[in-house]
Amino acid sequence: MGRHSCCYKQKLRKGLWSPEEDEKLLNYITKHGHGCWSSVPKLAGLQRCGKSCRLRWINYLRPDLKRGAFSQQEENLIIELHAVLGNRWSQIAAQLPGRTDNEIKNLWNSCLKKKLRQKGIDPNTHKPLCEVENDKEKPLITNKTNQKASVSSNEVMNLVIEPSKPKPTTASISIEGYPLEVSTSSINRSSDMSGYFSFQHLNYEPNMVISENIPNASICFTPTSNSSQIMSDTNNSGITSTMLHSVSTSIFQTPTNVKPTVSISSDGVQNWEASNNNFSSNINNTNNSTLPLQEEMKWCEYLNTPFLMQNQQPSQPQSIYNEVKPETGFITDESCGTSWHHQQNQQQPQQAFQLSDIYSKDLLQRFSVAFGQTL
DNA sequence: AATTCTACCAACCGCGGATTC
DNA sequence: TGAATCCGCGGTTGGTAGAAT
Repeated sequence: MGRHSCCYKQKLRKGLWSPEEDEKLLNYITKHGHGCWSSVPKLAGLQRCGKSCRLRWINYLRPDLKRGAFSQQEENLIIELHAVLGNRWSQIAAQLPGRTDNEIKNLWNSCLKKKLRQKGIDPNTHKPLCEVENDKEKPLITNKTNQKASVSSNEVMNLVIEPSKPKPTTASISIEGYPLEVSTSSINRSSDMSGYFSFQHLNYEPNMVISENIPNASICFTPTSNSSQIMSDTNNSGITSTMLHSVSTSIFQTPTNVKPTVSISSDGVQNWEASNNNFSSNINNTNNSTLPLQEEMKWCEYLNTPFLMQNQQPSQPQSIYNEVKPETGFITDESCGTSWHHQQNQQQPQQAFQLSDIYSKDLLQRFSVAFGQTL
């Protein structure tokens, strides 16, 4: 692999940029565009390497940059995205217009990590700190985002097969007694898609319909009110925009006689369960077989969901992480114990859901389960 | 007032994928 | 086909300002 020849040239300036240098670079790129970065410094009359010019432009001179402090909403979004994407700063930055990856990275390292620790949350795993120590034996299927909130929190939860554990041949997902058995053959997908499947539990009515034979849409729970609706996958995201729109007003409703409990089993062994204000992992799998690490999802598709749409502003900014109760270690939100916040379209008594992120009022409840490529 | 500590942030460095020759 | 180059990314470093001692 070649190296930047400019990196080794002598007599090139390094360090902080002077206003004169900024002006030269800004003028040049404004007039001519950057083109090939390696030729920019020469053409702009700068004693810098192209790499340095590019960095200066991207992180400082670009006209579309948003200056100033991060808002609370931006910070919340970064935390949420980091829980899903990890240190993929460029992908995180792509969801925050006007912010650079470098800026976000600096904010994370200097500020957000500390804030999370103060709230009792491990910034690396996004788990409560008290659980991290006890997490020696990981479950076969884990919540990718480690958001151990209630099942009805509207966070995107990505459940992934632990690479170090044996892959299951079957998986079962049940929502309060409505099981969905999924064999690996039915969820096997093209190799580039890593074989994940996803489902939405939009409400928990008895005649919930499960649609399986949808090209590229995997397995979806559809709301009773639209039970005959068959979704097509127009953008390979697994969910159509039409679908998202049509259910957006009813996703927070559930009959009082249905408890929002989701459990996931593989090969007949329940290993993940989440209910109203609780979460438990029942797996005790000590098999030493290994699986290669896989890409759990196509992130570009994942990021197409409304979860990250910039125009979905929460009505009231609040922390996406609720306080951790020291005695339990679970993330809880006592404000949602018995009453339902969403007043529109409320036609019957509602089972309370836990709201634990700022997007709760706007988002579908979406879960996805990721399986290895080699299913 | 001087020194040390801390937080913040701009910039550098090295790696690796993609592209070009 | 393989080397050279471009480009972008994430980790790290170093400078600076303000707070604390």
